[in-house]
Amino acid sequence: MSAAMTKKPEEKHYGGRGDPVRSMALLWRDTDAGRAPARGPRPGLSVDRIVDAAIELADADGLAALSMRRVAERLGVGTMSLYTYVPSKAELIDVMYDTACGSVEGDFGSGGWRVRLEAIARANWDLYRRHPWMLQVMAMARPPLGPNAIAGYDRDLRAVDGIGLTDLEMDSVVGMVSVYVQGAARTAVEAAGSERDTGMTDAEWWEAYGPLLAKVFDAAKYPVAARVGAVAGEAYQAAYDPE
Amino acid sequence: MSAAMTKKPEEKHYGGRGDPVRSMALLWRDTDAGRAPARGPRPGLSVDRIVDAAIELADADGLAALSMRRVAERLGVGTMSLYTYVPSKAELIDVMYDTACGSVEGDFGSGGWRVRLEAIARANWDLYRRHPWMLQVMAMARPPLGPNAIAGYDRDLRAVDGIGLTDLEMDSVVGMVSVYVQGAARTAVEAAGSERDTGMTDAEWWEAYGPLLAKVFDAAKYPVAARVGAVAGEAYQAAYDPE
DNA sequence: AACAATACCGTACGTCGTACGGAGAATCTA
DNA sequence: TAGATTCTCCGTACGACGTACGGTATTGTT
Repeated sequence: MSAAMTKKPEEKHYGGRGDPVRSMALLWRDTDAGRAPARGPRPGLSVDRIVDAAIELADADGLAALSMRRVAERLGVGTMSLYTYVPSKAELIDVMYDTACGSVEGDFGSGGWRVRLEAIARANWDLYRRHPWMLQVMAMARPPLGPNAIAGYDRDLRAVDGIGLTDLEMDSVVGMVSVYVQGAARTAVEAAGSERDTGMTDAEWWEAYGPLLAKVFDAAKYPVAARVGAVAGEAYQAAYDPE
Repeated sequence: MSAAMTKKPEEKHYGGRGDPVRSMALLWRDTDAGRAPARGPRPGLSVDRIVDAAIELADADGLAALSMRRVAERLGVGTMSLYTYVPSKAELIDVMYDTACGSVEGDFGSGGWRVRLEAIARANWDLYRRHPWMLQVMAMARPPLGPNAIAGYDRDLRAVDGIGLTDLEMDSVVGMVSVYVQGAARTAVEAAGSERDTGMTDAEWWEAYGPLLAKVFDAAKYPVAARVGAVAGEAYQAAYDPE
């Protein structure tokens, strides 16, 4: 009861989005600091180094395992030193997201209509495979409008530019592809995650729980589910393919 | 270093999925307990009461704000009492998920092909609106196969049964709709969440950040994004509609 | 009356994000 | 050169979290 809580309760998101104002400042490296050329000791750290370390950690162990302490440890600094560069974990995650967006390379401007869309889809797919934790960050509405996210948006739009779509339609179609790929990526990433966590392949899993399920599951009550589920389960031994 | 860690490190999911075996047991209320009619004191709690309380909390404040302590408090019991009925928070969430699935009612068997699919979509949409936290629970691959989830799967399948699709196609089309609706719901839920958190409508938000963005954003560098973004931003003052 | 099984839960441990304030380094001013 | 100023770095501490452990109270069986 000293002197915090000056702001609002500020219900925290599970997905971990930061305060828009502070995130924007960080994303565009708008740490004014323009004046006062530099008085104190030289910084030994930087936002980029922190973000890179955090991304490595999240890539390897998932967002759940990302903690300020672990990031600091990896950088060989005290935990609280991070807060000199980053206002909080939530904003750090926003910057991580934008930075990861920047790792997409190439252009999708050539080829036919269909080919371009597929190129977009595949690029996003690869992005999510490389950084599965991005799927945990809720970033569809009011995305963190960092430089890389905008560059990506522009890249995607250019791919469908000059096809004869209105601006609004262009936005829609890019959004559609994005949503769809995200769904597919989510399934795949979850499957991979389950496999890592349980140490069982999908096939082994269904094999193990088929009997257990049969014990409690009244096939007569849900004939359609039983029939289709069996067929689908059998068919999905094969790897999942986007599209 | 006493005597835990007998299992494996068991990397925890952000989305909070539980141990399949224990989740299954809970979902089907397979707490054998069949023998030993009842020796101790009468249970004053039940899995259902716990799950209901947890769902209410998650509905109101989101998954991030769901804690065992708060659930217990709401039920007027000690925190650790919950663990008599539920092995851990992760499994509790699995059961919450299945229970929420059970709140969908109605059948989609009438009307044309198109109408049925839309009914499915709209039902899922409503479900996510009522329980936004479900989007946080990763449940696409290896879903928690509880009674309600299976019933829902069966209901959806029946809606597309007898249209002339193979079993595999039926599974695919149901999955497609599901993924798509989830994407749409995610966007809408995030938007609503942002609005609640920041106290700004989407329109206000764009209005506030347009200038700030203009300061750092070089429109010349991304002409397409600038143009389309402006148009799309303007158009989206209207409410979002699924489909 | 003695015993066994069960529900309840207080305490404690290790984790987390981060507020606070102090130590020391680099630069600017006098 | 001396002092003031403005930084970086970070040790400590607080209140949350999930949950392991073991104790106590309550019920049934014998």
